[in-house]
Amino acid sequence: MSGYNPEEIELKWQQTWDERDIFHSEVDENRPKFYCLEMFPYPSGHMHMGHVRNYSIGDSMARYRRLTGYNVLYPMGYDSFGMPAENAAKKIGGHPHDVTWSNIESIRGDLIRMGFSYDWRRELATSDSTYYHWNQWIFLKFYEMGLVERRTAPTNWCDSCDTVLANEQVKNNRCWRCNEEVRQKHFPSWWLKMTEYADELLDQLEHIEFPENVKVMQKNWIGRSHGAEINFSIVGEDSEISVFTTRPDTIFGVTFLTLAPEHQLCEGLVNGTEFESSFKELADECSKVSEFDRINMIRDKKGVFLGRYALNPLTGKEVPIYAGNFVVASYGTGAVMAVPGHDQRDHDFAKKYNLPIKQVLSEEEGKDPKVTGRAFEGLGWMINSEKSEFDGLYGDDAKSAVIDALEQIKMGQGTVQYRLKDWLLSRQRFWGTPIPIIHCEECGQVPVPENDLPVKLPLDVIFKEGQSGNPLDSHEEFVNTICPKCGGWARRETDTMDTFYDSSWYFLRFTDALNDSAPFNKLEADYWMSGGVDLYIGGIEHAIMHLLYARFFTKALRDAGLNDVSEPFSRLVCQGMVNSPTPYCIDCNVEYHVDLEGKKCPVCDVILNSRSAKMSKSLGNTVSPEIMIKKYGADTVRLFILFSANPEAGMEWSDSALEANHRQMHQIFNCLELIDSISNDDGPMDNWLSAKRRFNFSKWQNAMNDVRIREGVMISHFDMLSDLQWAIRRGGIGRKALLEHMKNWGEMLYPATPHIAEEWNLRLGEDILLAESTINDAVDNDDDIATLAAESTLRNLIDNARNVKGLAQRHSEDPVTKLVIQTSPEWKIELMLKAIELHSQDFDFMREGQAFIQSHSLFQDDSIRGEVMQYWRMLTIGSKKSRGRVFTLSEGERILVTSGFDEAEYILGAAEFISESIDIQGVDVYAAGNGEDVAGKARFAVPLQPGLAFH
RNA sequence: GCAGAGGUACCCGAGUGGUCAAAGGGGGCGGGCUCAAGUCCCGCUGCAGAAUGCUUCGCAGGUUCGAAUCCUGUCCUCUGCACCA
Repeated sequence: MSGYNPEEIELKWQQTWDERDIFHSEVDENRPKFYCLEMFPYPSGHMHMGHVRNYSIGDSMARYRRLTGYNVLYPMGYDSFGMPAENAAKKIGGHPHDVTWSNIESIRGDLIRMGFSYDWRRELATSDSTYYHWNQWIFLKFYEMGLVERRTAPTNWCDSCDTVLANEQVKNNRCWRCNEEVRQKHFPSWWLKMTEYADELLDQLEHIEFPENVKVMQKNWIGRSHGAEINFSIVGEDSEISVFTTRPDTIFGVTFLTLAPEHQLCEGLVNGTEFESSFKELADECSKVSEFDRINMIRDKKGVFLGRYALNPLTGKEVPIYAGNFVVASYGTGAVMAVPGHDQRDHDFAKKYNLPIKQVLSEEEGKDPKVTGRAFEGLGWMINSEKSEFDGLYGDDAKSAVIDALEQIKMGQGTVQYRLKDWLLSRQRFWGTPIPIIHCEECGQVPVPENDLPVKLPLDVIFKEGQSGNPLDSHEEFVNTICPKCGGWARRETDTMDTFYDSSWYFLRFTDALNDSAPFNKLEADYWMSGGVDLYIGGIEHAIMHLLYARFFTKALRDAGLNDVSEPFSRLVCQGMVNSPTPYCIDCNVEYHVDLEGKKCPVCDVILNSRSAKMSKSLGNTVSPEIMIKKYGADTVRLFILFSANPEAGMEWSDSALEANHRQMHQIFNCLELIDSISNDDGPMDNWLSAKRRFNFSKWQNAMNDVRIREGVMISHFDMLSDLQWAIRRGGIGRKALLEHMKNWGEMLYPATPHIAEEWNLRLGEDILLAESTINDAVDNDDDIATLAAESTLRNLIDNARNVKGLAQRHSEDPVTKLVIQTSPEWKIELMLKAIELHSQDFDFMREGQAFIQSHSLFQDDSIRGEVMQYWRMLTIGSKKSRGRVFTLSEGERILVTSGFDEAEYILGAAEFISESIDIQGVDVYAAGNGEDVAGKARFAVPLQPGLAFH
């Protein structure tokens, strides 16, 4: 038999699977479906370790589900629109289309080499017009539904990417992709009205299986806050100032109003007054700072009095109106009712400008508020209300009482405010889906007729280094067109769509990827998507952007009548990062490129330490999957990835661990040689091995069902091997038991390391592929528990004996050669049985145990009375640190004791093995009392824990 | 500042009231097989010790007969949100 040659068997089985179309899946109402999906890659060249991890998890689950009888949809595609390809094209003077396709070729090759079991017929690339055709079709659908809007508004502009960004794509005022600072720009742009789905997006979060942190992030992002809009009329004017607040319960504490300097009323209020110049100064200053900095950076709160007063609608009292630099125009109404007693910002402001501070909430019911010099921002009991009916109300009751009162006099109403904004869709770049709209001077915006779709990107565009702007703008053939309505000359829209649009529905397209007359067929989509994608695996970096857009899309498409599902993903698993050792300076808290490994910190000259950091090109701590596969084979890489950590946890790359896993693969493979060398006769360990196999199999299934892949792999790739080795060493097994073990084992090896498993299966003489097999759920035999318990008792005995032997040797002048094992005397077994019986009846040993034992017949025997008492305590009460033995018996141990297990005989049967294991010449076994009490160890002998003596 | 996830032996990592000195892996150490290398096998890896005792799961308290596990406080790490009214 030849040794383990991963490359040979991996390529062979990949070819076999492919030739037989095994992973093609079709709708089948008679089988439960399982839709397993991974976030598809942006094709930037070759596959990296993050991909390998993501897809190894997915593939093992897809294979596992097929094996357990599910109809599995497991597709793959490429998120292939986007700027990197466009930038690369500029660099080399090519076209992004060519750059993209050559990248797709290489990543596809890598995926195939890993043996991922995709239904390749469904492969798609979003930059292909057969895909973006339907982007455009859906856009027009949304347009019809009124979900699309073109409007001019402030947008986030990234200079380096030469385009606008959606709100979700700005992190800390920087572009999510290139980290360049963004600035505000006014632009006519296309928006998708995601806010119409804000409530549903938020409320449905409760019902889907997303990791808690993702839910929290989405919740924060949507940011629904309940509050009130309250109108303050301006003294001497007809107009009102409307403020938004989440704390209407503090209305009686309002001592001034603050407007954002951009607020439209400001100018009118100060115009031609003495306050005009100071206001202008503040407004100028604010206009120079971005909103982000306004919110984040300003520690110094500044304001100017606008010279006018407003009336508190509930008290009728006059409060001064200020403009303040810390109020932003884009949130709420751009105006704030200032309550310095209960808002720290207002408190600071009031102190600076000597404005009154009034406390209207008390921390404790019925008491006066504390004076602390700070604002009390928590919920409290209303006090000092100028209308006494409010005093004493708390929290939500207080808020709604105020809102009710305001609504009655029509000076305000309860409102809901969201942080979520509409989705800014248009991008001023080439490599994306053209927005299918035509601008006609006569007819305005005209949608491209459905029959004229797709609006294709021209291929005859030349990209050059240093070029800026969108080349579509100057592509005459593309731009110039005829208005579909009036037939006159018109211009095409040249903005393209945000690429997140593409990935917002690709999971639906996968259900019917070859459809050329619609985005997808409703029946197919509803079948595969019912209950959502069953397992969606990807990185946490998309927690807000992609996952929120996709959820919005699914709901909008549902309302367009395209599908019945509302939530795209039922269970989301965010795989952890792949880290690797990186030079690190503790003092400077900086990670350095691996070139500096073992060298000194360039800043502080201290020798660099090492710590683990996310694999990244800039640190140079990446590991190439290609090289690893070449060296060890795909199965080893998969095993390493899956065994290093459970999917959600971060994992550390380790060359030595990878090598160790490779050795493990060899060991597993070498077990095949046993088939030829093991005897046909039954072996003494046959029963135990079968019992252990069933036990493992059931644990493995539980782990895999719950995507605890690491635990599953530990059983399938480690425990199964060491159990087999134990059985052989311990006494041997027969061929029949071996083959049973191996067959089941092959099934368990399959999801994580499918190639070796198929080879295994073949060499076992099975004529059906594992890829085409299904397995039954694990079933335990009734006496398995006892079989396993007896053996583990023996294992404990040996471990114990080995330990004690060392100690004994130190106490002995001559080498110890003999082990005497005294098993429990009959009376201790009798007492344990009694204790077990009483325990099952909820007997109270603490209270009644003493009396019980004292009236027991054994207690009347003077010679053992002390020992009986002591043993009974140990059995039923235990020591300070451990509970009574009767409480800690495992199920198996309990069965052994109650079924009259003959311990001495069992140990005697293993005497030779014990001698060999601990390197001793002879073993005597007898029940305490039936022979010499060597070294007085009889008194330690209790059921399942015999006394051991060496001499 | 707020929110979420964490802190377990040399390292990674399981463990969520007693069967826990704490699975499994890596690394290290010892032994076996072998001419050798290892795609091999076995054992040890908190301290002391004839089976027990002691110390130990970030730190300090508390609840309990009993705490890695529950509670309170505290420190640190990571992630997200951030003067959001």
